[in-house]
Amino acid sequence: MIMINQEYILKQPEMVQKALLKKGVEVNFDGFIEMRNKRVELIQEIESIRAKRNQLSKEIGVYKREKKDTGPLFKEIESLKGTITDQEENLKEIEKLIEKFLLKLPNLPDEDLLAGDKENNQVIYTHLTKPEFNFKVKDHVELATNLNIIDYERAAKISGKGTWIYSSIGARLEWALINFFIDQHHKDQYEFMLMPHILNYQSGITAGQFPKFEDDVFWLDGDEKQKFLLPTSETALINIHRNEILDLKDLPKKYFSYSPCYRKEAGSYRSEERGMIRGYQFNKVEMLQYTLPEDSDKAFEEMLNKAKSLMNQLGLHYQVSKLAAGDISFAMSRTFDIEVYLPSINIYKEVSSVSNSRDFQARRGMIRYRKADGSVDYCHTLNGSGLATSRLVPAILEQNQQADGSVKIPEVLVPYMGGIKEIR
RNA sequence: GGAGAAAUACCCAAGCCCGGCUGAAGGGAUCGGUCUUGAAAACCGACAGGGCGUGCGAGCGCCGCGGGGGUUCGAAUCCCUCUUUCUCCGCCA
Repeated sequence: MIMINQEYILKQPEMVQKALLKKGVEVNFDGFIEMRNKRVELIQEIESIRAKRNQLSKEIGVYKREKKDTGPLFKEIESLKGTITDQEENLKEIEKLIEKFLLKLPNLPDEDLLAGDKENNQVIYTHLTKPEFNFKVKDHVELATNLNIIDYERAAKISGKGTWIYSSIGARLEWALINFFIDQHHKDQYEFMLMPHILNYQSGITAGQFPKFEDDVFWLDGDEKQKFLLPTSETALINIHRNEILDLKDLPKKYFSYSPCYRKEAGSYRSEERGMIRGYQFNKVEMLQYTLPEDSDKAFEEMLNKAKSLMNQLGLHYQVSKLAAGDISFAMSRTFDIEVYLPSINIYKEVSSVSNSRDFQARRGMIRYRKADGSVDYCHTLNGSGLATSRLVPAILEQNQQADGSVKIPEVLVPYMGGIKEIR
């Protein structure tokens, strides 16, 4: 299990260092290179001894069959025993260290990205203009509470902070969004997958969540980190083809899934994250593709356009941001966010992240494909929310609110709402 | 949750009791060929992958019979452990 291509580090360490610096990560490869060299040294020593031992063992077999004296052979083999076990221990130790180091290195950002964090994100597209209101706008918490469609208080009683109940029409609205998205993805020939919500540790490694973000998920099984609740269905979808070699003709694989997303999101509440903006559990429909390396840029555009199309159909004002290298998550090379406008706070909030991990996750999960010439190579993997429904409800409530506190349902959702056009 | 059984290559499946000539029989699928006007059938041939090390290279070496560990000069074969699957029982939407 490896992560960023070790070849890069060995052959162009400065390039890798520079790229990681754009993500704000400073690394020194001296120790790594030293370990790599030591590793090769040990392998060569161990393998030559093993070759000798294998050969002698084979001869013992032959001697026994021919009833010859095996004494001298045993004497010779005896001398090999001690050193080999010691060196095997050392090799195992060093390989563990190498892996530990590599697993903590984030993916390299694409070259065209700006360095730096959030402040360097660029808005590259805007859909519609800020909605104007000739009355004082209410925030989604007030709207939803007055309309009796979201119940925060009872959720706190039943579960705790950071949760809510979609009640009645609210549940219907949330579900309408999910169903609308599902139908749209079907139309585009994506395969619908309902994944387990309880995942094992390796799944988190492949996705790139672990080891770095182990504390951001909910663990089951008490103290030992064995099983966790998925923080997004990407984590499950990316593992479907772990340790597999896919047929060329099967690529690209296009999946989508719906799942609740469970996140610890350690940190304090800010006023802009009130209500359903950030909770321990939210709903999301997720798209995920496995592609040929040469096709991943095309797939990225496709998924971004799909996410935009969903937003367009909902008629919401939003923008698309090209994220700066430092704002991109650990496992990704490139991410564009779709951010929906929330009038109450005059802020754009992410409802979709479309990302290309290139071969980063594929390397962690040994997700490969067989080329026409019979050789194997790593796939590229991409994911994108399509979309995060729990953040769309606030946006719909706020952007579509009317003077009397009622809310218009986006037209495309009306059929999914049993004909309801307005919540009042 | 309890009791048993199993995991071998793309698929099926032998080998495991009795460790060494098993880098793993046999069949199917697949690919190439012969035959045929073409196809099918029949026949012939190929078909153990993947990782790692080394070499310009042909190649050579190491590890691979679910994962990990152990015993042994030597393990698919013996021991331990984990995972998964199946059967039966219990519980249950």
